[in-house]
Amino acid sequence: MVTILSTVEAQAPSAAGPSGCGPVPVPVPVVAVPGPGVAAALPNGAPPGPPPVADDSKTNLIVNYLPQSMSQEELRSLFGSLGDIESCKLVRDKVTGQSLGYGFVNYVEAGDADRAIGALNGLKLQTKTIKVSYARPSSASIRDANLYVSGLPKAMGQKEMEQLFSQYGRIITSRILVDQVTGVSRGVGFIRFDKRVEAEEAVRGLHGQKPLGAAEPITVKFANTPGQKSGGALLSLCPGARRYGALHPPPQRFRLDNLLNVAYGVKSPLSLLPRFSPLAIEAVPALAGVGLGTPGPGWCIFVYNLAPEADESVLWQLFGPFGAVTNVKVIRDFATNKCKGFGFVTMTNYEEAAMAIASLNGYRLGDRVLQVSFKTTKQHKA
DNA sequence: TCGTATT
Repeated sequence: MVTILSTVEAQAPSAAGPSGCGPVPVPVPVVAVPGPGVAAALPNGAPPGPPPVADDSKTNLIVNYLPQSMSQEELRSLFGSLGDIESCKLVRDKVTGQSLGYGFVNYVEAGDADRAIGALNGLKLQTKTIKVSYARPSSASIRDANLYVSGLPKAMGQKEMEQLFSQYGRIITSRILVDQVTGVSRGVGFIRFDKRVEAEEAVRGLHGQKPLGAAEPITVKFANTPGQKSGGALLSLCPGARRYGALHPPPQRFRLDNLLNVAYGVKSPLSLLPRFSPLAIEAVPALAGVGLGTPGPGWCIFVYNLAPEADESVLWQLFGPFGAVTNVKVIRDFATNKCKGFGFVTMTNYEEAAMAIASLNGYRLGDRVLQVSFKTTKQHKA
C-alpha cells in the first residue's frame, strides 16, 4: 500500500479522453506539447526550457459517473488493485461534502494508468457506468464549458448534435436526454467543450438558430452548475451526513445478462442462475458487520473457482453492479503471483450482498462455475 | 424539459 501524497498540481498538456458517454474505447491521447518559443540560456546558467513541472499527463486519470455512495476509500481500493497510487481524490461538494460523482486517480506508473483505463473504463457500479480517461491539465480555461441545449429536433441523435457543435471546438462529452420509457429524445441535451471560450462561441453561433431542416430554433445556454437546483425544494443541509450507508437506495432489478456480458462478453442466460434463497439466518440488521465477514464494517463474501489469471478488476466487475463494494481481494500464490482460485469481496449492505451471492453463485465465468457465499468465520485462530 | 468532467 502506498501513502497518500498531496496531489501534484502542474501538468503538461495532454489530450483528454474521447467525447461521448459511457463505455467507449479510449485511445491513448497524444498531443504535441507546445514548448516555449525560445531556448536561450538563463542568466543564472539554468537550463533553458519550461520549469520542471511534474508531468502527470500519463499517470493522472479522471473517473466520471461514480455512484453517489462511493467514497474516496472505495475509489482508492478499486483503482489500487491496478497499481500503486500516487494520489487519489474524490471530488465533493464544498458545503454538503457529498460526492460530485467524479474523482482523480494519479498512479505512480504510467503503465498502470493505461491498464486501469483498459480494465475499469465502462465498469458498471450500481446504477452507473463509470468512465475512466486521462485527466486534462487543470486550468481555469476548461471550467464552465458545459452547455444546455433544448429544442433539438426529436430525430437528432448524439452524433448529429456533436457535428453541429464541433465547429466551435473540441467536445469532451455530449448527451441527449431521452424518455425513460419510450427511449425517444426529449429534445434536450448537453455539450461539454474542452474550453469555456469554445462554449461561449457556440452559444453565440447556435442559440436561436435552426438546425438544418429543423422547424424550431434551438436554445443554447450554459448549463446549471452542480450547486444550482433545477426544480423542487432545496434539500436541507446535512452537515453530519457525509457517510452513506443507512440511506442507501434499494437495489435495482439487475439484468445480469447485460451487466456481465458487457464486462466479459460471455453469454449467460438468467435461467442458468441458481435461485436459492439468500437465507435469513444471518439477516439480523443489528448484527451487520459482525459474525460473518471480516473485522470492520460490511459483509465479506468468499468467491471460489476463479481463474489463475483473475485479478481484482474481475471481482469489481462481478460484484460492483449489485451495490456498494468496499474492498476486493484476489488471493495469489506468493511465488507465481497467480490467483489461487479464490478471493474475497466486502460489501456494505446485507441485502445487496445477499443478492450478489444469490445471483453469482453458480455463475459460469468462462469455463468455470463460481461458488459464492458469505465468508465463514474460522474462529480462534489466535 | 438540466445529468453532473478538472483536484
